[in-house]
Amino acid sequence: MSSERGGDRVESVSRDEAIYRHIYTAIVEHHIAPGTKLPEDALAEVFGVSRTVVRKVLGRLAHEGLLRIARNRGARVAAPTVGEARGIFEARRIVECAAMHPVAVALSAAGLRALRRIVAEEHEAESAGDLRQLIRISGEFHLRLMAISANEPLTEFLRQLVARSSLIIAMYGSPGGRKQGCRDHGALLDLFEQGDAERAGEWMDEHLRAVESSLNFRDRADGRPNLRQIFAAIDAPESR
Amino acid sequence: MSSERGGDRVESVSRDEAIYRHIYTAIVEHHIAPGTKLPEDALAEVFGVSRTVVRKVLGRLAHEGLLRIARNRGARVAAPTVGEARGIFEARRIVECAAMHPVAVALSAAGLRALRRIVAEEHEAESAGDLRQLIRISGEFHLRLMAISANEPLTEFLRQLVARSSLIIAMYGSPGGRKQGCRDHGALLDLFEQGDAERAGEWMDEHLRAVESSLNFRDRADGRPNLRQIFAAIDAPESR
DNA sequence: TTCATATCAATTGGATACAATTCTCCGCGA
DNA sequence: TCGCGGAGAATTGTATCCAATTGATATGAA
Repeated sequence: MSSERGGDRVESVSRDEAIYRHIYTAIVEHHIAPGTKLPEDALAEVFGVSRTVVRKVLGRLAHEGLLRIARNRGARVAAPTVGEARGIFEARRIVECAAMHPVAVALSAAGLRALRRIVAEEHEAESAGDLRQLIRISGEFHLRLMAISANEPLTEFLRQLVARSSLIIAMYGSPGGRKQGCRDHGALLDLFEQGDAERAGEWMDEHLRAVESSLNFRDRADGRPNLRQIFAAIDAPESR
Repeated sequence: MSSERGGDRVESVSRDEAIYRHIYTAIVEHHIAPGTKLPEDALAEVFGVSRTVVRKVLGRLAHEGLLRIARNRGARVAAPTVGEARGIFEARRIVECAAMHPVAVALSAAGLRALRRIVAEEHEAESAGDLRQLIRISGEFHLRLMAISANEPLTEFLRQLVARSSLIIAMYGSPGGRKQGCRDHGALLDLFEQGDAERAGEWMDEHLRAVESSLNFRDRADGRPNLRQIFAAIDAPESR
Protein backbone atom coordinates (compact mmCIF):
# COMPACT_ATOMS: atom_id res chain seq x y z
CA MET A 1 0.00 0.00 0.00
CA SER A 2 2.72 2.44 0.94
CA SER A 3 5.59 3.07 -1.40
CA GLU A 4 7.04 -0.15 -2.81
CA ARG A 5 10.56 0.69 -1.88
CA GLY A 6 12.97 3.54 -2.28
CA GLY A 7 12.50 4.73 1.23
CA ASP A 8 9.62 6.89 2.34
CA ARG A 9 11.65 10.02 2.73
CA VAL A 10 10.29 12.38 5.32
CA GLU A 11 8.14 15.17 4.00
CA SER A 12 10.51 16.39 1.35
CA VAL A 13 8.64 14.90 -1.58
CA SER A 14 5.60 16.69 -2.87
CA ARG A 15 2.47 14.77 -3.60
CA ASP A 16 3.19 14.89 -7.32
CA GLU A 17 6.56 13.32 -6.74
CA ALA A 18 5.12 10.59 -4.58
CA ILE A 19 2.56 9.65 -7.21
CA TYR A 20 5.17 9.87 -9.92
CA ARG A 21 7.44 7.48 -8.04
CA HIS A 22 4.63 5.05 -7.41
CA ILE A 23 3.79 4.73 -11.06
CA TYR A 24 7.41 4.91 -12.10
CA THR A 25 8.50 2.01 -9.92
CA ALA A 26 5.37 0.06 -10.78
CA ILE A 27 6.35 0.23 -14.44
CA VAL A 28 10.08 -0.24 -14.03
CA GLU A 29 9.71 -3.16 -11.66
CA HIS A 30 7.28 -4.91 -13.94
CA HIS A 31 4.18 -4.63 -11.81
CA ILE A 32 2.37 -3.19 -14.80
CA ALA A 33 2.81 -4.85 -18.15
CA PRO A 34 3.74 -2.87 -21.26
CA GLY A 35 0.67 -1.79 -23.16
CA THR A 36 -1.50 -1.55 -20.07
CA LYS A 37 -3.93 1.33 -20.16
CA LEU A 38 -3.74 3.85 -17.33
CA PRO A 39 -7.05 5.72 -17.11
CA GLU A 40 -6.90 9.06 -15.42
CA ASP A 41 -10.04 8.49 -13.38
CA ALA A 42 -8.82 5.24 -11.93
CA LEU A 43 -5.45 6.64 -10.95
CA ALA A 44 -7.06 9.74 -9.49
CA GLU A 45 -9.23 7.60 -7.28
CA VAL A 46 -6.39 5.29 -6.26
CA PHE A 47 -4.21 8.15 -5.14
CA GLY A 48 -7.02 10.26 -3.76
CA VAL A 49 -6.42 13.28 -5.95
CA SER A 50 -8.13 14.90 -8.87
CA ARG A 51 -7.32 14.13 -12.48
CA THR A 52 -5.42 17.40 -12.68
CA VAL A 53 -2.39 16.15 -10.80
CA VAL A 54 -2.63 12.70 -12.39
CA ARG A 55 -2.44 14.30 -15.82
CA LYS A 56 0.66 16.19 -14.83
CA VAL A 57 2.37 13.02 -13.68
CA LEU A 58 1.32 11.09 -16.76
CA GLY A 59 2.66 13.85 -18.95
CA ARG A 60 6.00 13.64 -17.25
CA LEU A 61 6.18 9.88 -17.57
CA ALA A 62 5.24 10.12 -21.23
CA HIS A 63 7.98 12.65 -21.80
CA GLU A 64 10.44 10.20 -20.31
CA GLY A 65 9.31 7.51 -22.69
CA LEU A 66 7.67 5.25 -20.13
CA LEU A 67 4.16 5.98 -21.34
CA ARG A 68 2.60 6.69 -24.66
CA ILE A 69 -0.23 9.19 -24.71
CA ALA A 70 -2.47 9.29 -27.76
CA ARG A 71 -4.79 12.23 -28.08
CA ASN A 72 -8.23 11.46 -26.69
CA ARG A 73 -7.14 7.89 -26.16
CA GLY A 74 -5.32 8.15 -22.90
CA ALA A 75 -2.04 6.83 -21.59
CA ARG A 76 -0.61 3.34 -21.94
CA VAL A 77 2.56 1.85 -20.61
CA ALA A 78 5.04 2.04 -23.45
CA ALA A 79 5.64 -1.14 -25.40
CA PRO A 80 8.91 -0.56 -27.22
CA THR A 81 9.15 -2.08 -30.64
CA VAL A 82 12.19 -4.08 -31.60
CA GLY A 83 13.52 -1.08 -33.46
CA GLU A 84 13.03 1.19 -30.48
CA ALA A 85 14.67 -1.35 -28.22
CA ARG A 86 17.74 -1.55 -30.43
CA GLY A 87 17.87 2.24 -30.55
CA ILE A 88 17.77 2.49 -26.80
CA PHE A 89 20.57 -0.01 -26.35
CA GLU A 90 22.63 1.66 -29.04
CA ALA A 91 22.18 4.97 -27.24
CA ARG A 92 23.30 3.34 -24.01
CA ARG A 93 26.40 1.93 -25.66
CA ILE A 94 27.35 5.28 -27.10
CA VAL A 95 26.70 7.23 -23.94
CA GLU A 96 27.93 4.81 -21.32
CA CYS A 97 31.10 3.78 -23.13
CA ALA A 98 32.12 7.33 -23.88
CA ALA A 99 31.41 8.35 -20.30
CA MET A 100 33.85 5.83 -18.85
CA HIS A 101 36.75 8.24 -19.29
CA PRO A 102 35.28 11.06 -17.20
CA VAL A 103 34.07 8.49 -14.70
CA ALA A 104 37.54 6.99 -14.39
CA VAL A 105 38.95 10.43 -13.75
CA ALA A 106 36.42 11.30 -11.07
CA LEU A 107 36.13 7.94 -9.36
CA SER A 108 37.32 8.05 -5.76
CA ALA A 109 38.12 5.25 -3.39
CA ALA A 110 34.89 5.87 -1.54
CA GLY A 111 32.96 5.83 -4.78
CA LEU A 112 34.55 2.56 -5.72
CA ARG A 113 33.58 1.05 -2.38
CA ALA A 114 30.00 2.19 -2.83
CA LEU A 115 29.88 0.53 -6.24
CA ARG A 116 31.36 -2.67 -4.84
CA ARG A 117 28.59 -2.67 -2.30
CA ILE A 118 26.02 -2.52 -5.07
CA VAL A 119 27.69 -5.42 -6.83
CA ALA A 120 27.47 -7.36 -3.58
CA GLU A 121 23.76 -6.62 -3.44
CA GLU A 122 23.46 -7.91 -6.97
CA HIS A 123 25.07 -11.16 -5.94
CA GLU A 124 22.68 -11.46 -3.03
CA ALA A 125 19.67 -10.93 -5.24
CA GLU A 126 21.04 -13.43 -7.69
CA SER A 127 21.57 -16.03 -5.00
CA ALA A 128 18.07 -15.44 -3.75
CA GLY A 129 16.78 -15.87 -7.28
CA ASP A 130 15.02 -12.52 -7.07
CA LEU A 131 15.01 -11.52 -10.71
CA ARG A 132 13.02 -8.35 -10.16
CA GLN A 133 15.42 -7.12 -7.54
CA LEU A 134 18.35 -8.12 -9.72
CA ILE A 135 17.14 -6.00 -12.61
CA ARG A 136 16.57 -3.06 -10.31
CA ILE A 137 19.98 -3.19 -8.69
CA SER A 138 21.70 -3.75 -12.00
CA GLY A 139 20.09 -0.59 -13.30
CA GLU A 140 21.12 1.23 -10.17
CA PHE A 141 24.72 0.17 -10.73
CA HIS A 142 24.81 1.72 -14.19
CA LEU A 143 23.17 4.84 -12.86
CA ARG A 144 25.47 5.29 -9.90
CA LEU A 145 28.42 4.73 -12.15
CA MET A 146 27.29 7.49 -14.48
CA ALA A 147 26.58 9.73 -11.51
CA ILE A 148 30.29 9.61 -10.71
CA SER A 149 30.83 11.74 -13.78
CA ALA A 150 28.86 14.45 -11.97
CA ASN A 151 27.24 15.32 -15.28
CA GLU A 152 23.60 16.00 -14.57
CA PRO A 153 22.26 15.96 -18.15
CA LEU A 154 23.99 12.70 -18.97
CA THR A 155 22.91 11.06 -15.74
CA GLU A 156 19.32 12.10 -16.24
CA PHE A 157 19.38 10.85 -19.81
CA LEU A 158 20.77 7.51 -18.72
CA ARG A 159 18.11 7.26 -16.05
CA GLN A 160 15.50 7.38 -18.78
CA LEU A 161 17.36 4.87 -20.91
CA VAL A 162 17.74 2.47 -18.00
CA ALA A 163 14.07 2.76 -17.15
CA ARG A 164 13.13 2.04 -20.73
CA SER A 165 15.58 -0.84 -20.78
CA SER A 166 13.62 -2.35 -17.94
CA LEU A 167 10.52 -2.12 -20.11
CA ILE A 168 12.39 -3.83 -22.91
CA ILE A 169 13.42 -6.64 -20.61
CA ALA A 170 9.81 -7.01 -19.54
CA MET A 171 8.85 -7.51 -23.16
CA TYR A 172 11.72 -9.42 -24.66
CA GLY A 173 13.64 -10.85 -21.74
CA SER A 174 14.09 -14.58 -21.55
CA PRO A 175 14.02 -15.69 -17.92
CA GLY A 176 17.42 -17.34 -17.76
CA GLY A 177 19.30 -15.32 -20.31
CA ARG A 178 19.96 -12.35 -18.13
CA LYS A 179 22.05 -13.98 -15.51
CA GLN A 180 25.47 -13.90 -17.08
CA GLY A 181 25.04 -10.25 -17.94
CA CYS A 182 24.83 -9.04 -14.37
CA ARG A 183 27.27 -11.04 -12.37
CA ASP A 184 30.37 -9.44 -13.72
CA HIS A 185 29.83 -5.78 -12.98
CA GLY A 186 32.65 -6.37 -10.54
CA ALA A 187 35.02 -6.98 -13.42
CA LEU A 188 34.44 -3.43 -14.61
CA LEU A 189 35.37 -2.10 -11.20
CA ASP A 190 38.58 -4.13 -11.37
CA LEU A 191 39.45 -2.30 -14.58
CA PHE A 192 38.86 1.02 -12.88
CA GLU A 193 41.07 -0.05 -10.04
CA GLN A 194 43.79 -0.70 -12.59
CA GLY A 195 43.15 2.76 -13.98
CA ASP A 196 42.39 1.40 -17.41
CA ALA A 197 39.61 3.66 -18.64
CA GLU A 198 40.16 2.53 -22.20
CA ARG A 199 39.39 -1.07 -21.46
CA ALA A 200 36.55 -0.04 -19.17
CA GLY A 201 34.87 1.55 -22.16
CA GLU A 202 35.37 -1.56 -24.25
CA TRP A 203 34.11 -3.72 -21.42
CA MET A 204 30.95 -1.65 -21.17
CA ASP A 205 30.37 -1.98 -24.89
CA GLU A 206 30.66 -5.75 -24.73
CA HIS A 207 28.53 -5.89 -21.61
CA LEU A 208 25.66 -3.98 -23.17
CA ARG A 209 25.90 -6.02 -26.34
CA ALA A 210 25.73 -9.17 -24.25
CA VAL A 211 22.64 -7.99 -22.43
CA GLU A 212 20.99 -7.02 -25.69
CA SER A 213 21.80 -10.28 -27.40
CA SER A 214 20.39 -12.21 -24.47
CA LEU A 215 17.00 -10.76 -25.38
CA ASN A 216 14.57 -12.62 -27.54
CA PHE A 217 13.32 -10.26 -30.19
CA ARG A 218 11.50 -12.93 -32.13
CA ASP A 219 8.48 -13.57 -29.95
CA ARG A 220 7.12 -11.31 -27.28
CA ALA A 221 7.46 -12.33 -23.68
CA ASP A 222 4.10 -11.11 -22.46
CA GLY A 223 1.38 -8.54 -22.95
CA ARG A 224 -1.01 -8.72 -25.83
CA PRO A 225 0.90 -10.32 -28.63
CA ASN A 226 2.27 -8.35 -31.50
CA LEU A 227 0.23 -10.08 -34.15
CA ARG A 228 2.11 -8.71 -37.09
CA GLN A 229 5.34 -10.11 -35.74
CA ILE A 230 3.86 -13.45 -34.78
CA PHE A 231 2.18 -14.11 -38.09
CA ALA A 232 5.20 -12.95 -40.02
CA ALA A 233 6.98 -16.06 -38.76
CA ILE A 234 4.20 -18.47 -39.77
CA ASP A 235 3.89 -19.71 -43.30
CA ALA A 236 0.67 -21.56 -43.94
CA PRO A 237 -1.44 -22.30 -40.89
CA GLU A 238 -3.95 -25.17 -40.83
CA SER A 239 -7.49 -24.32 -39.93
CA ARG A 240 -7.93 -23.66 -36.22
CA MET B 1 2.15 37.40 -34.58
CA SER B 2 2.10 34.21 -36.63
CA SER B 3 4.76 31.61 -36.11
CA GLU B 4 8.19 33.15 -36.17
CA ARG B 5 9.62 30.68 -38.59
CA GLY B 6 9.84 26.93 -38.94
CA GLY B 7 7.08 26.82 -41.50
CA ASP B 8 3.43 26.90 -40.62
CA ARG B 9 2.74 23.29 -41.41
CA VAL B 10 -0.81 22.71 -42.50
CA GLU B 11 -3.15 21.54 -39.78
CA SER B 12 -1.04 18.69 -38.51
CA VAL B 13 0.09 20.45 -35.36
CA SER B 14 -2.25 20.60 -32.42
CA ARG B 15 -2.79 23.81 -30.58
CA ASP B 16 -0.49 22.66 -27.79
CA GLU B 17 2.26 22.03 -30.28
CA ALA B 18 1.82 25.41 -31.86
CA ILE B 19 2.07 27.19 -28.55
CA TYR B 20 5.00 25.03 -27.53
CA ARG B 21 6.86 25.93 -30.71
CA HIS B 22 6.15 29.60 -30.29
CA ILE B 23 7.66 29.72 -26.83
CA TYR B 24 10.41 27.29 -27.75
CA THR B 25 11.67 29.35 -30.68
CA ALA B 26 11.22 32.55 -28.73
CA ILE B 27 13.61 31.23 -26.12
CA VAL B 28 16.06 29.51 -28.43
CA GLU B 29 16.30 32.45 -30.78
CA HIS B 30 16.92 34.88 -27.94
CA HIS B 31 13.70 36.80 -28.14
CA ILE B 32 13.23 36.19 -24.43
CA ALA B 33 16.17 36.68 -22.13
CA PRO B 34 17.21 34.04 -19.60
CA GLY B 35 15.55 34.65 -16.26
CA THR B 36 12.47 36.26 -17.74
CA LYS B 37 9.30 35.38 -15.91
CA LEU B 38 6.54 33.73 -17.93
CA PRO B 39 3.24 34.24 -16.08
CA GLU B 40 0.53 31.76 -16.96
CA ASP B 41 -2.16 34.41 -17.20
CA ALA B 42 -0.26 36.53 -19.65
CA LEU B 43 0.58 33.62 -21.93
CA ALA B 44 -2.96 32.32 -21.76
CA GLU B 45 -4.24 35.68 -22.92
CA VAL B 46 -1.63 36.03 -25.65
CA PHE B 47 -2.45 32.66 -27.16
CA GLY B 48 -6.16 32.85 -26.50
CA VAL B 49 -6.41 29.72 -24.40
CA SER B 50 -6.94 28.95 -20.75
CA ARG B 51 -4.15 28.52 -18.27
CA THR B 52 -4.66 24.77 -18.40
CA VAL B 53 -3.02 24.31 -21.75
CA VAL B 54 -0.36 26.90 -20.97
CA ARG B 55 0.57 24.96 -17.87
CA LYS B 56 0.97 21.80 -19.90
CA VAL B 57 3.29 23.50 -22.35
CA LEU B 58 5.31 25.13 -19.59
CA GLY B 59 5.69 21.78 -17.92
CA ARG B 60 7.09 20.28 -21.07
CA LEU B 61 9.53 23.12 -21.60
CA ALA B 62 10.65 22.84 -18.00
CA HIS B 63 11.23 19.14 -18.42
CA GLU B 64 13.46 19.91 -21.38
CA GLY B 65 15.50 22.30 -19.30
CA LEU B 66 14.46 25.50 -21.06
CA LEU B 67 12.40 26.75 -18.13
CA ARG B 68 12.68 26.53 -14.40
CA ILE B 69 9.47 26.19 -12.47
CA ALA B 70 9.58 26.94 -8.76
CA ARG B 71 6.61 25.86 -6.74
CA ASN B 72 4.13 28.70 -6.31
CA ARG B 73 6.57 31.02 -8.01
CA GLY B 74 5.89 30.31 -11.62
CA ALA B 75 8.07 29.67 -14.62
CA ARG B 76 11.17 31.53 -15.71
CA VAL B 77 13.38 31.09 -18.70
CA ALA B 78 16.29 28.99 -17.52
CA ALA B 79 19.50 30.84 -16.73
CA PRO B 80 22.18 28.14 -16.74
CA THR B 81 24.93 28.62 -14.23
CA VAL B 82 28.52 28.26 -15.32
CA GLY B 83 28.58 24.77 -13.90
CA GLU B 84 25.47 23.77 -15.76
CA ALA B 85 26.83 25.26 -18.94
CA ARG B 86 30.04 23.25 -18.65
CA GLY B 87 28.02 20.13 -17.95
CA ILE B 88 25.90 20.65 -21.03
CA PHE B 89 28.91 21.12 -23.26
CA GLU B 90 30.63 18.10 -21.72
CA ALA B 91 27.54 16.05 -22.42
CA ARG B 92 27.55 17.28 -26.00
CA ARG B 93 31.18 16.32 -26.43
CA ILE B 94 30.61 12.85 -25.10
CA VAL B 95 27.47 12.21 -27.10
CA GLU B 96 28.34 13.90 -30.36
CA CYS B 97 31.88 12.59 -30.62
CA ALA B 98 30.88 9.04 -29.88
CA ALA B 99 28.03 9.26 -32.36
CA MET B 100 30.32 10.12 -35.25
CA HIS B 101 31.02 6.45 -35.91
CA PRO B 102 27.39 5.41 -36.44
CA VAL B 103 26.85 8.60 -38.41
CA ALA B 104 29.77 7.87 -40.69
CA VAL B 105 28.38 4.41 -41.34
CA ALA B 106 24.89 5.64 -42.17
CA LEU B 107 25.80 8.80 -44.05
CA SER B 108 24.68 8.63 -47.67
CA ALA B 109 25.60 10.85 -50.60
CA ALA B 110 22.23 12.53 -50.42
CA GLY B 111 22.64 13.09 -46.69
CA LEU B 112 26.02 14.63 -47.29
CA ARG B 113 24.59 16.98 -49.89
CA ALA B 114 21.85 18.06 -47.50
CA LEU B 115 24.45 18.85 -44.86
CA ARG B 116 26.55 20.80 -47.36
CA ARG B 117 23.48 22.84 -48.09
CA ILE B 118 23.12 23.71 -44.43
CA VAL B 119 26.77 24.77 -44.31
CA ALA B 120 26.09 27.01 -47.28
CA GLU B 121 23.21 28.58 -45.41
CA GLU B 122 25.54 29.16 -42.49
CA HIS B 123 27.94 31.02 -44.76
CA GLU B 124 25.11 33.14 -46.06
CA ALA B 125 23.98 34.05 -42.59
CA GLU B 126 27.55 34.83 -41.65
CA SER B 127 28.02 37.07 -44.65
CA ALA B 128 24.79 38.83 -43.83
CA GLY B 129 25.98 39.29 -40.28
CA ASP B 130 22.81 37.69 -38.99
CA LEU B 131 24.06 36.25 -35.73
CA ARG B 132 20.68 34.97 -34.62
CA GLN B 133 20.20 33.06 -37.83
CA LEU B 134 23.75 31.77 -37.63
CA ILE B 135 23.21 30.27 -34.21
CA ARG B 136 19.99 28.67 -35.34
CA ILE B 137 21.46 27.09 -38.45
CA SER B 138 24.54 25.96 -36.61
CA GLY B 139 22.35 24.13 -34.14
CA GLU B 140 20.39 22.64 -36.98
CA PHE B 141 23.59 21.31 -38.51
CA HIS B 142 24.50 19.43 -35.37
CA LEU B 143 20.98 18.10 -35.10
CA ARG B 144 20.72 16.95 -38.69
CA LEU B 145 24.06 15.30 -38.37
CA MET B 146 22.93 13.34 -35.35
CA ALA B 147 19.68 12.49 -37.10
CA ILE B 148 21.74 10.59 -39.67
CA SER B 149 22.42 8.03 -36.96
CA ALA B 150 18.68 7.32 -37.03
CA ASN B 151 18.80 6.99 -33.27
CA GLU B 152 15.71 8.66 -31.89
CA PRO B 153 16.68 8.84 -28.20
CA LEU B 154 20.09 10.30 -28.96
CA THR B 155 18.70 12.80 -31.44
CA GLU B 156 16.04 13.95 -29.03
CA PHE B 157 18.60 14.29 -26.25
CA LEU B 158 20.86 16.35 -28.46
CA ARG B 159 17.93 18.53 -29.41
CA GLN B 160 17.58 19.47 -25.77
CA LEU B 161 21.29 20.03 -25.36
CA VAL B 162 21.45 22.24 -28.44
CA ALA B 163 18.49 24.27 -27.25
CA ARG B 164 20.11 24.76 -23.87
CA SER B 165 23.37 25.64 -25.60
CA SER B 166 21.55 28.46 -27.27
CA LEU B 167 20.52 29.70 -23.85
CA ILE B 168 24.12 29.49 -22.72
CA ILE B 169 25.25 31.55 -25.68
CA ALA B 170 22.60 34.11 -24.83
CA MET B 171 24.09 34.43 -21.38
CA TYR B 172 27.80 34.03 -21.89
CA GLY B 173 28.38 34.57 -25.58
CA SER B 174 30.73 37.31 -26.64
CA PRO B 175 29.50 38.88 -29.87
CA GLY B 176 32.55 38.24 -32.00
CA GLY B 177 33.86 35.10 -30.42
CA ARG B 178 31.49 32.74 -32.03
CA LYS B 179 32.43 33.29 -35.62
CA GLN B 180 35.37 31.00 -36.00
CA GLY B 181 33.45 28.17 -34.42
CA CYS B 182 30.84 27.94 -37.13
CA ARG B 183 32.53 28.51 -40.40
CA ASP B 184 34.29 25.21 -40.55
CA HIS B 185 31.45 22.74 -40.26
CA GLY B 186 32.36 22.00 -43.84
CA ALA B 187 35.70 20.61 -42.70
CA LEU B 188 33.88 17.93 -40.78
CA LEU B 189 32.02 16.92 -43.90
CA ASP B 190 35.33 16.65 -45.73
CA LEU B 191 36.45 14.14 -43.14
CA PHE B 192 33.31 12.12 -43.68
CA GLU B 193 33.92 12.20 -47.40
CA GLN B 194 37.32 10.71 -46.71
CA GLY B 195 35.61 8.08 -44.60
CA ASP B 196 37.63 8.99 -41.56
CA ALA B 197 35.15 8.56 -38.73
CA GLU B 198 37.97 8.51 -36.20
CA ARG B 199 39.17 11.97 -37.04
CA ALA B 200 35.59 13.18 -37.38
CA GLY B 201 35.11 12.35 -33.73
CA GLU B 202 38.28 14.18 -32.77
CA TRP B 203 37.28 17.13 -34.91
CA MET B 204 33.92 17.35 -33.16
CA ASP B 205 35.61 17.29 -29.77
CA GLU B 206 37.89 20.17 -30.71
CA HIS B 207 35.02 22.04 -32.31
CA LEU B 208 32.87 21.90 -29.21
CA ARG B 209 35.80 22.83 -27.02
CA ALA B 210 36.45 25.81 -29.26
CA VAL B 211 32.86 26.97 -29.03
CA GLU B 212 32.89 26.57 -25.27
CA SER B 213 36.15 28.41 -24.81
CA SER B 214 34.84 31.27 -26.92
CA LEU B 215 32.31 31.91 -24.19
CA ASN B 216 32.92 34.41 -21.46
CA PHE B 217 32.13 32.75 -18.16
CA ARG B 218 33.55 35.52 -16.05
CA ASP B 219 30.96 38.23 -16.36
CA ARG B 220 27.43 37.67 -17.45
CA ALA B 221 26.38 38.98 -20.82
CA ASP B 222 22.96 40.18 -19.73
CA GLY B 223 20.17 39.64 -17.25
CA ARG B 224 20.41 40.44 -13.59
CA PRO B 225 23.98 39.92 -12.48
CA ASN B 226 25.12 36.91 -10.55
CA LEU B 227 26.08 38.68 -7.36
CA ARG B 228 27.91 35.79 -5.78
CA GLN B 229 30.19 35.57 -8.75
CA ILE B 230 30.76 39.28 -8.98
CA PHE B 231 31.59 39.77 -5.34
CA ALA B 232 33.80 36.73 -5.25
CA ALA B 233 36.21 38.66 -7.46
CA ILE B 234 36.31 41.71 -5.17
CA ASP B 235 38.52 41.81 -2.14
CA ALA B 236 37.83 44.68 0.23
CA PRO B 237 35.34 47.25 -0.93
CA GLU B 238 35.34 50.76 0.49
CA SER B 239 32.18 52.02 2.07
CA ARG B 240 29.46 52.73 -0.45
C1' DT C 1 16.02 56.24 9.67
C1' DT C 2 15.58 51.30 10.05
C1' DC C 3 13.71 47.10 11.18
C1' DA C 4 9.71 44.27 12.14
C1' DT C 5 5.05 43.01 11.36
C1' DA C 6 0.52 43.06 9.29
C1' DT C 7 -2.41 43.44 5.46
C1' DC C 8 -3.56 43.09 0.66
C1' DA C 9 -2.94 42.26 -4.30
C1' DA C 10 -1.17 39.04 -7.63
C1' DT C 11 -0.14 34.51 -8.99
C1' DT C 12 -0.10 29.67 -8.83
C1' DG C 13 -2.03 24.82 -7.35
C1' DG C 14 -5.75 21.88 -7.48
C1' DA C 15 -10.70 20.45 -8.05
C1' DT C 16 -14.74 20.57 -10.48
C1' DA C 17 -17.82 21.28 -14.47
C1' DC C 18 -18.70 20.98 -19.08
C1' DA C 19 -17.54 19.98 -24.05
C1' DA C 20 -15.53 16.92 -27.42
C1' DT C 21 -13.92 12.63 -28.87
C1' DT C 22 -13.61 7.78 -28.84
C1' DC C 23 -15.17 3.22 -27.76
C1' DT C 24 -18.70 -0.38 -27.27
C1' DC C 25 -22.44 -2.74 -28.32
C1' DC C 26 -26.66 -3.30 -30.47
C1' DG C 27 -29.68 -3.53 -34.41
C1' DC C 28 -30.35 -3.49 -39.24
C1' DG C 29 -29.75 -4.92 -43.90
C1' DA C 30 -27.32 -7.30 -47.58
C1' DT D 1 -22.95 -14.72 -41.26
C1' DC D 2 -20.84 -10.59 -42.07
C1' DG D 3 -20.45 -5.75 -42.53
C1' DC D 4 -22.23 -1.12 -41.55
C1' DG D 5 -24.11 2.58 -38.90
C1' DG D 6 -25.72 4.72 -34.80
C1' DA D 7 -26.99 5.62 -30.00
C1' DG D 8 -25.20 5.65 -25.49
C1' DA D 9 -21.44 5.10 -22.21
C1' DA D 10 -16.89 6.03 -21.01
C1' DT D 11 -12.87 8.78 -21.26
C1' DT D 12 -10.19 12.64 -22.33
C1' DG D 13 -9.54 17.93 -23.32
C1' DT D 14 -10.38 22.49 -21.79
C1' DA D 15 -12.24 26.21 -19.07
C1' DT D 16 -13.41 28.09 -14.85
C1' DC D 17 -13.61 28.44 -9.91
C1' DC D 18 -11.74 28.52 -5.28
C1' DA D 19 -7.95 27.85 -1.98
C1' DA D 20 -3.13 28.54 -0.83
C1' DT D 21 1.13 30.73 -1.30
C1' DT D 22 4.02 34.50 -2.38
C1' DG D 23 5.56 39.35 -2.81
C1' DA D 24 4.77 44.10 -2.02
C1' DT D 25 3.30 47.84 0.50
C1' DA D 26 2.09 50.22 4.46
C1' DT D 27 2.24 50.98 9.32
C1' DG D 28 4.34 51.47 13.67
C1' DA D 29 7.97 51.11 17.23
C1' DA D 30 12.79 51.46 18.54
